[in-house]
Amino acid sequence: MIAKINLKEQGLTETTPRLAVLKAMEANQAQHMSADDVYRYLVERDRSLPMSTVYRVLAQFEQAGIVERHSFDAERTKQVYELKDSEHHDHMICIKCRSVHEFLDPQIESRQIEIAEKLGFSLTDHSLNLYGICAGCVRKDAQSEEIIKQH
Amino acid sequence: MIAKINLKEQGLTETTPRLAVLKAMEANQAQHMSADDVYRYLVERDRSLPMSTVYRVLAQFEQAGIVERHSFDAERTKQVYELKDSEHHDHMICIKCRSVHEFLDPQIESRQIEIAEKLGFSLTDHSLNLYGICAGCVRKDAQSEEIIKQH
DNA sequence: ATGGTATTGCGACTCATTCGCATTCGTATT
DNA sequence: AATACGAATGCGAATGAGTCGCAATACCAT
Repeated sequence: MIAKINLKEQGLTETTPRLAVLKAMEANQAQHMSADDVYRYLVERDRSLPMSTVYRVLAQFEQAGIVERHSFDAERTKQVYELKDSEHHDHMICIKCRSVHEFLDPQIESRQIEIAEKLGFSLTDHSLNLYGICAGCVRKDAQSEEIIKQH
Repeated sequence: MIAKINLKEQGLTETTPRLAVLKAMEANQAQHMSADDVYRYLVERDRSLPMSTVYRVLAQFEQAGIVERHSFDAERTKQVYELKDSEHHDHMICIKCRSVHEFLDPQIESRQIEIAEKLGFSLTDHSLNLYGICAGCVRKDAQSEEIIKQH
């Protein structure tokens, strides 16, 4: 669970569009939302904002440290946003169903720091994405093969 | 060094555009090239190809496993290509000078596999990018701070 | 309530990348 | 060497995510 976010505390004045986007993000904490997802979510609820404002507000949120921006899709490059919860994590993306699982591995985290140090890099950020087929889809795949065999 | 690539062996007929792009990539092995880099490289050498063909050929190469596509730039989303050498590696990108350093860490690699297994994922791919300031730029930064202090 | 600044709405724009389609090229076959 | 046919290319137009300029509007301190 994420602590209730207060825009003013983050240095942002409370405006209708910002509150609307924040609400959209809070209502979809489980998902990583694209600007378009936010847009459509708001349209459906008669809180419609122009796309440009959605983008702008998301950028403001990112600056303010309220959301984090990622780009999972290996092919087409689309940005998605998620509310920044306290702890950092990496992502594992199912290339079949597009689901995203989060994980954190202390060992990998510390190795990254070691590697950066060894190369004289001053690390500011990193992104680790694992792509594959999730347990659910693997099962489905196995089933369909089963069915094919039976025929 | 990368073994000489033979298009036919990769299942691609040898056409002028494909050979030109391949040559461009081979001449710039040290760098990760965008489609535009390839385009400009060829224009400069009177082997000019339309952008659409550059893109198409790079996509064909990717399919054939000749090149690998990445997207480093955290902000603007631009794709770059590199000839696929035998061993996989990850990337460390300097956010100041945009230089890219490659590295491989067996420990991280194996942890990734373990994590995937634990979560029931069938891993097909991964991308790990570290962002930071490279040794050279750190030095430069330190110097300019030095100068500011002196004034 | 008012004023001045920060923010928004709108539409036009950018820029990487893709697509459709007529033309041309590569190659296997005569 | 000429032919034939599918594969690949050149061209320009289209796409689509994301950005920008600017006039209109909304915040908020007074």
